[in-house]
Amino acid sequence: MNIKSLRGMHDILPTDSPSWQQLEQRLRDLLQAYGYAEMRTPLLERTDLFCRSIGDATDIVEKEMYAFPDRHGESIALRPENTASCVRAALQHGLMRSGALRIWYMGPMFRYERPQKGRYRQFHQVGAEVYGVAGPVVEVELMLLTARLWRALGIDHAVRLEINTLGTDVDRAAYREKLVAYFTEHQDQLDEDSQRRLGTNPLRILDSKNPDLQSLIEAAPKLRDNLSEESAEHFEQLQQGLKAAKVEFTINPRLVRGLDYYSHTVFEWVTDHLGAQGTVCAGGRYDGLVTQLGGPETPAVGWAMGMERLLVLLEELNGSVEAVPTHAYLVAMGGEAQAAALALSERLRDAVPGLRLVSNVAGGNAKAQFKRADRSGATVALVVGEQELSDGSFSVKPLRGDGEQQSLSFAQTVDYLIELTEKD
RNA sequence: GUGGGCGUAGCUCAGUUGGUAGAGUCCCGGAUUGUGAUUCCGGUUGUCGUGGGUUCGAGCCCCAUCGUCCACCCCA
Repeated sequence: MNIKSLRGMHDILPTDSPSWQQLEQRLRDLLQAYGYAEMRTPLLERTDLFCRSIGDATDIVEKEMYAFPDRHGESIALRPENTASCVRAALQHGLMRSGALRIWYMGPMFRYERPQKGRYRQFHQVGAEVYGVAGPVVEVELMLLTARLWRALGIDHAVRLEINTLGTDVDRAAYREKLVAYFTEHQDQLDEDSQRRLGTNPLRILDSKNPDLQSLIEAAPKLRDNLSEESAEHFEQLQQGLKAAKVEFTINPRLVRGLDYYSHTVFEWVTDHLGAQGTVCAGGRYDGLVTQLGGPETPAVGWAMGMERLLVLLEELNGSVEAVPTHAYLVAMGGEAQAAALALSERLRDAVPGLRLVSNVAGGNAKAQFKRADRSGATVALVVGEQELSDGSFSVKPLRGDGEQQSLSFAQTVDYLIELTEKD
């Protein structure tokens, strides 16, 4: 085998897909239940879309984007996230002209990073966004939705909600200046990473994991003390809303999101089960993004979830998901029966809605065919041979548990299979 | 981009101070010509990640490289 998949890009194999499909189905059902509609945008966009939205100076744009010139020399990029594309699409098609817009998306994203567990170069995110609604109520709704998801998945005991506020752009700019002044004054105590952040994203210094910096960070000016009245009020109302909705949360003053477009509320659902990749879901308000992309003043808020991280967590806590079992496997003995097998299978599928029936197509003797029937996970084997063909019957053999093989007419077999499929 | 662990059969892994590669599982066939999962018998598993070096001789030692995992960075 010479050709292998690219670094950090993984195949989702048949044995993996049941977990994915189950998670995807639950997400679709849940988002639909809250009135969110699916948006599917192209994987490729103009590179400029991401530079203008995520921020030129962020690592995502600077070092992690799959960007390259197309055949006409225009710079295009594989999407590193989906929020910018959704805003672009909503603007392009005039979707923001009709009040509140609730949308969700799900699909692959691409970032050229060093792979780790729960972090891949092609990875999958699901996200929800609401455009046109200011105020904290819709933020509470988005968090309630995710809280319901954790319960539906049975992992609510393993994740916790952290919230913070970044204030308005003006608040943040003023605070940023104070912070830069403070850390510049103590520059000699900063490590190399934080020295660099001082120029690029000083708020991130607050999030540093370096233990030597903790006391310095502890004593730094707090954003909470630098909020405008409006921002403080917004954050207060959010907390009241969460309490009223009985959503548990903690305030994490160090929680600052890496993307430039956030303002006011930011939040993360974190877990202790994924090592360094502890953030399973993260989001916040980004009221400035729509205008930044050339649209009218429009409030916006949303979250994104890493599907691979969620699946690792689910696997660890709940075990793996088994494939949906096949109901029946058709065993065809002899050339004549083999020739008739597909037509018989079609008649059964016509007569039994929802029937999962696997036909033996690879020939083989009885031993081999029954072995395949067993491996397929089928509940019963339907046997067709010379005898059955001549009188239009099936020999029906249960493969799980007790039960004798019996000879049934076509109509009886249909009834038998209907009963079997209705047990799902 | 930085630092570290690990790469042997499809999968899980063993392989002694350097002497030319094994087990379990899986798959295929038979015992049982129309009956699986159990049992017994037989059979195929391979660029020892890749390339170079040292050596009479390298899965084992050295160098490089790729992949993977962990941490940093960043983020979902």
